[in-house]
Amino acid sequence: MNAGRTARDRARAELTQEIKDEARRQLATDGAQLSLRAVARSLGMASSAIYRYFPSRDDLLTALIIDAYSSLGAAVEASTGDSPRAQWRSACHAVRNWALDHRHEYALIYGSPVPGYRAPQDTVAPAARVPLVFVGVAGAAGAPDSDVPPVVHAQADALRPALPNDLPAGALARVLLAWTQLFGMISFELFGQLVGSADPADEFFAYAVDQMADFVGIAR
Amino acid sequence: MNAGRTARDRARAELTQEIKDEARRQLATDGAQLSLRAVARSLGMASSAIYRYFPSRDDLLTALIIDAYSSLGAAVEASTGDSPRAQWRSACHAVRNWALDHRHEYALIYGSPVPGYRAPQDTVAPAARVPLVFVGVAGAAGAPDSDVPPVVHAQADALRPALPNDLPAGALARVLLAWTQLFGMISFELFGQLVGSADPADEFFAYAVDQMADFVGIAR
DNA sequence: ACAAATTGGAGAGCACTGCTCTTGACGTCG
DNA sequence: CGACGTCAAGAGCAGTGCTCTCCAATTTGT
Repeated sequence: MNAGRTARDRARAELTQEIKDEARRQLATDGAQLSLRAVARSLGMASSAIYRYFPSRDDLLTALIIDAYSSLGAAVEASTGDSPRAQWRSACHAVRNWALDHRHEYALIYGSPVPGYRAPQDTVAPAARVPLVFVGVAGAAGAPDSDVPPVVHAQADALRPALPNDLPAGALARVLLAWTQLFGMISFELFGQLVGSADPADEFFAYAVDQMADFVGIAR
Repeated sequence: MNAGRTARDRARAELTQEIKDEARRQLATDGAQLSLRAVARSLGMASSAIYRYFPSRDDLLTALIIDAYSSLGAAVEASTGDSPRAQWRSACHAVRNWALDHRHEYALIYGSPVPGYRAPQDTVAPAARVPLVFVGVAGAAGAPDSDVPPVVHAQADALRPALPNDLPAGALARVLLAWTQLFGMISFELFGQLVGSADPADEFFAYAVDQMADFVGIAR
């Protein structure tokens, strides 16, 4: 990878990375609004120079989004457990911990799409990594089938070619449900919707994870 | 209410409303970024005049947020059904339909907090209306208790004084879970996270609503 | 009814934003 | 070595939130 041939290429790659790093840093401190000029200022360069590396602010955002998906995906894929049930728990907590450690990046990928919103195709593959882990765990656990409406069944069938296993439609639907549930809970916690109810949420989260494991049918 | 004594008072109330209406309109068309100047321009007044009515952009946003919570709360409270199960379904679909009809307002209240994020106390009461409806339905359905970890049990007990009934801790925890689930699914649908999987989501949503009703223990 | 006090609106201005264009310097390659 | 491609910088445009001052209108107190 470091065989970027010319010195110019290497410098370019490095600066691109530095811009992203600084942008991430500002995202973490100053919140959601990311200013190209502030990034440039902090890097000691003219604001116009940034545009040599990212054609627009949205492109920088998109790059950060893809990186965030990858980072989260890697964290979840790295989670392990002795049993399928333990794997399930581990993966769920990996998502939450990553979210708590990268609040603003989480908001970036799972929050409301801030700008004019366009989901470039480059984001869907990295975005799919996390749910695929859950599909994998459910498959390894032998999650059972269950009744689903015909339309949902058809959607599950259409989805199957992209999956790492042959999860039955009923199980797949429940995994997808659990995934939206997981996301909903983490978002509520991060965005402050459940202050005053289940707050702190650690225990409630663990409880919910177990409930979802039961719901999907991952043996205890 | 229209006894705003002086003509000035009435004019002020009207203009305040007009500003919010125009802001909502721009929110619906131009997306998330709301420009005070654009609102003023569209209303034919100087941008500085807006500040007589809302001290800052964030205050306008907050007003819109409160209105959105109220609008959603009213819509859900107005939903009806013959049986508890039908009420449950009706309430869930009321949330989704409102969200689909007011995408940007939904993003405003349930999306990532865009600015420096401050949740003024005025927002929590209207925000609680929707989950309270679900608690009410679960109570009317006689949702059964279930095992929950001690910490969660304690949180449920602490929450009970604010509730319209004496839902047991196990049922309350499951209702809260279903609420985060509902929110997660609607957000995924609106924010485009499940394009390519369960899309269109109508059937999947109905399926999920039923699953959650079973989970909470609302008789079929 | 008249003067005093309060209020709403307009305009200029500050500091900031994303983005474009031009200019000049540097590195790379034929 | 010369030509080309690349990069950084600066100025500038249009837009933003917000503040301040000034003036007209309305409400209020006497």
